[in-house]
Amino acid sequence: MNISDAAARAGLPPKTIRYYEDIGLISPARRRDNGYRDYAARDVHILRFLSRARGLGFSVDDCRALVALYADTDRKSGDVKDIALRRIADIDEKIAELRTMRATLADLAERCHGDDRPDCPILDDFAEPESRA
Amino acid sequence: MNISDAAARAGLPPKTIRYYEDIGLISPARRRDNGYRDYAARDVHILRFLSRARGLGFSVDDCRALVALYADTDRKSGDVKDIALRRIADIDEKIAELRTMRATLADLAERCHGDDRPDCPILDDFAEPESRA
DNA sequence: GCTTGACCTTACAGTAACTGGAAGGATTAT
DNA sequence: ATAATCCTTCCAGTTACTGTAAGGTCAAGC
Repeated sequence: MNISDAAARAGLPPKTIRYYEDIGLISPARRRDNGYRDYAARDVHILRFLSRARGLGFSVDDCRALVALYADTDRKSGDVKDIALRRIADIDEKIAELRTMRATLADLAERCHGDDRPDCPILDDFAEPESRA
Repeated sequence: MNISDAAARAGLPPKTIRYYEDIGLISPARRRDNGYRDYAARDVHILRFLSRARGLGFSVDDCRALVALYADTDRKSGDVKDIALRRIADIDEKIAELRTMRATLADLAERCHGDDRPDCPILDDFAEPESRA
């Protein structure tokens, strides 16, 4: 099957598939006589795997490791779990950071009239941040 | 004052200050006879402003607008508030996305033994995602 | 006066993970 | 036959820096 069929089935743009091939995340596709890439069901399967993992926010490097573990029938599930737990920790960190930003901004926005007058607690804060957690 | 003093006071790396100058986010610094950039208190003030705004996650383009509004004594505080509210909406979207990922991963991780055996619900899910919210 | 180390300068490359676009060949539909 | 749609490769652009190299400047110590 052509790349755009594979792409549609995997839920990835064709460009992304070529990119994954370029960086060695997937092995080079078989080629037809006309030079077109040709994908089989198992290729699409791996692409879906990658689409899912990337969709859960794993880095391409994590995906490399995950694909390798997927292919290794002697893997230890602990190795997979470690990667997942690290990802969860990353997410928690990011959420905490975003929540802090949000709280600060919500506070400032609430104190800003938001009308045609120039006085603005938001800009005042940016200019001289008052100590705030 | 030299760039690294200004950087220390603004809470930004010197490289970032030069970069901001390169992209026109700040106006080119005055130069001393030896070619070194020379910063005054008001320059540091703007740099601190930018450091704060970037720390709250505003894009460099938003910062451009915010600095312009800061400089414009005829600004409407509503324009500032609009930018802040858009940023809050972005944050909310991102948090929601991260929470969805986290829930999925936490569920999978919990169901994974995480030992030396190869069977792993995480990889199983990546291979054939079961429908899940 | 000289050296050493810490600063400063510019310019270019690299990061993450794609995405867009150009130039050109292949296939399919009309 | 031709037009539309696919495919190919390659290069550039995105965000916001960060690293590194090559070289000039300055302040301190001997």
